[in-house]
Amino acid sequence: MIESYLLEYLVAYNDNGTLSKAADELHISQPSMTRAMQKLEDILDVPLFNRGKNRLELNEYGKLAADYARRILASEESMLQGVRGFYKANNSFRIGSCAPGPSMRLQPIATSMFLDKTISSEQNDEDNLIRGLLNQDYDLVILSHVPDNKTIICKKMFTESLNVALTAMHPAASKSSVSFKEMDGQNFIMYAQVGVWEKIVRENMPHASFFKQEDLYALGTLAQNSDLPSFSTDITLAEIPSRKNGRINIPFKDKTATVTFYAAILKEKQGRYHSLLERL
Amino acid sequence: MIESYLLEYLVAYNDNGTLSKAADELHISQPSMTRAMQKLEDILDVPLFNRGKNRLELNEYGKLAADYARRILASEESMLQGVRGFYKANNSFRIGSCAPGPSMRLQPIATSMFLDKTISSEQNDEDNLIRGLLNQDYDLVILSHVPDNKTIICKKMFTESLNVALTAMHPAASKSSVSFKEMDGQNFIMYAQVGVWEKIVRENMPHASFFKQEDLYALGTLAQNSDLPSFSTDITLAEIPSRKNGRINIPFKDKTATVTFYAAILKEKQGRYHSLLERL
DNA sequence: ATCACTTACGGGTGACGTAAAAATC
DNA sequence: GATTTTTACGTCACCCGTAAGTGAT
Repeated sequence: MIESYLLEYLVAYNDNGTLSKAADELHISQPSMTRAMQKLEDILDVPLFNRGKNRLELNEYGKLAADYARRILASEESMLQGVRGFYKANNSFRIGSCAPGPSMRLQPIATSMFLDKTISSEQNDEDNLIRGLLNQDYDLVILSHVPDNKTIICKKMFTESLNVALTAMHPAASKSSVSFKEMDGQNFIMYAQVGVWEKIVRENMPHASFFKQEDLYALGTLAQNSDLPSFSTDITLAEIPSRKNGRINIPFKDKTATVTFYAAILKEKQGRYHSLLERL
Repeated sequence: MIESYLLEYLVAYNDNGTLSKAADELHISQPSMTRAMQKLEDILDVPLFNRGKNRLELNEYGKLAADYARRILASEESMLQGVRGFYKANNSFRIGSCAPGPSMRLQPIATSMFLDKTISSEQNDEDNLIRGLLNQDYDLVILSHVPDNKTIICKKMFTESLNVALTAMHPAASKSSVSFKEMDGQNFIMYAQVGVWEKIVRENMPHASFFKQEDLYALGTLAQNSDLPSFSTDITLAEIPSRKNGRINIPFKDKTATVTFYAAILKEKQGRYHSLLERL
């Protein structure tokens, strides 16, 4: 029996050329490498190296062994991924979304329908979402368009409409609606993880500046201590009323300020997730 | 990284059904099995078993893991065989022979011609010799016939002739030659490892009995303390004069008492062993 | 002088076996 | 009572890192 760490060390040596460099890569000491290579030769009962006084190189048997080792380690890696992946696929429901709003709506529904599963949700750009869905990294993704792929089926969910969130000080605070055009050129506070919305506001207000905040708490504090306009949507206001931060939320009247979201799953999983799609 | 012994234990458990039986097979204690299986679950971060109070069985993930494990262990085994085999193929010259005489002649020649290699020689029956040659388990085999295979080439070596070895007491001791027919029905002492000769004497003297001795020393002692006839050949007498044991060696006159031996190698190795074949 | 490999030595992790407990058949 | 799994505990193997030595660049 050859323990895996010996194979790992052999491959590292082959990749790095010297024991020292391999030891560095593996975060172990150099003598450990020496010992491991000697042990490997001992187990195989075949000399793997041409040895000079302070020089070491793989001979033909060593190179052959390193090739075998690389393949075996790859098999181990595929075991890890295979078993973990199979487990996750059966015990979690992974949602990927192109915006925060839809996942806020979907997550509680999924939780109530898959009581035995772990529901996870993350944001990603739409290309990665589609790749991830095909790749079985996601069970369901939420997109702002219908992808052109026959192995994917889509269900229209709902629309989400953008507001600008203003303090009473702002000149537009009394309006019942605003347009991108009239808000263009101003400085906005913006949450960093808004998904598709970022592209929409940047395209529609090319002269505006956006101060992106990674941290939601920092965003709230900033919103309460400045008069800079920020954003909200009909969904975020409904789901998290505290997000108002005492501001006045005025809808954009432009058509491009309303996005339609689609839930997409693999066609092969249509049966399994049929009842979920019905509830959207 | 999953160390190989964990995979080995998992496969043993899967094969044996209980931890106790697997532990027996592996010659380890039962608690070691418990720990190893727990560790494996810990590393994979996936439950592999359905656990009852004193009952354990693999779940679907465990079965998948065991399948992976079996394949990985097979890869390791093939690494061991592959590397060792490659080394042996380059550093040894393995002779297989259907009788002891020809290898006595061949071994010193091979030793002198392949000074850098280990010369090994073993006896086997002719079917296994041919299989072993094709299988690269032998570099050269000595047969009593020319095999019908285009990937094998043959060179005629020499003949070996059978004698009966008698004490002066024996009625035939004064003859210059004997026939199988006149010796048939007697009791012979015979060395166990005579290869093709056993079949020859049994076929030609169907009514004789043969007392086979595995140990050469025991054979010699027996020969010196009994009057039972035994065997020798022109080659054994020439190579090991002490084998005479003070007996009178009389050739069989039958044609079937002389065997022609052929050295056979793989055609693809013709170039490498050309000069050796020339010297036979 | 730096780098590369090896040997020597002491330390700590962890795999092991024994023993015992709990539960099932 | 026999079998199976698990936990507890002390032991020991062995893998590791540090230190020191040799030889080459």
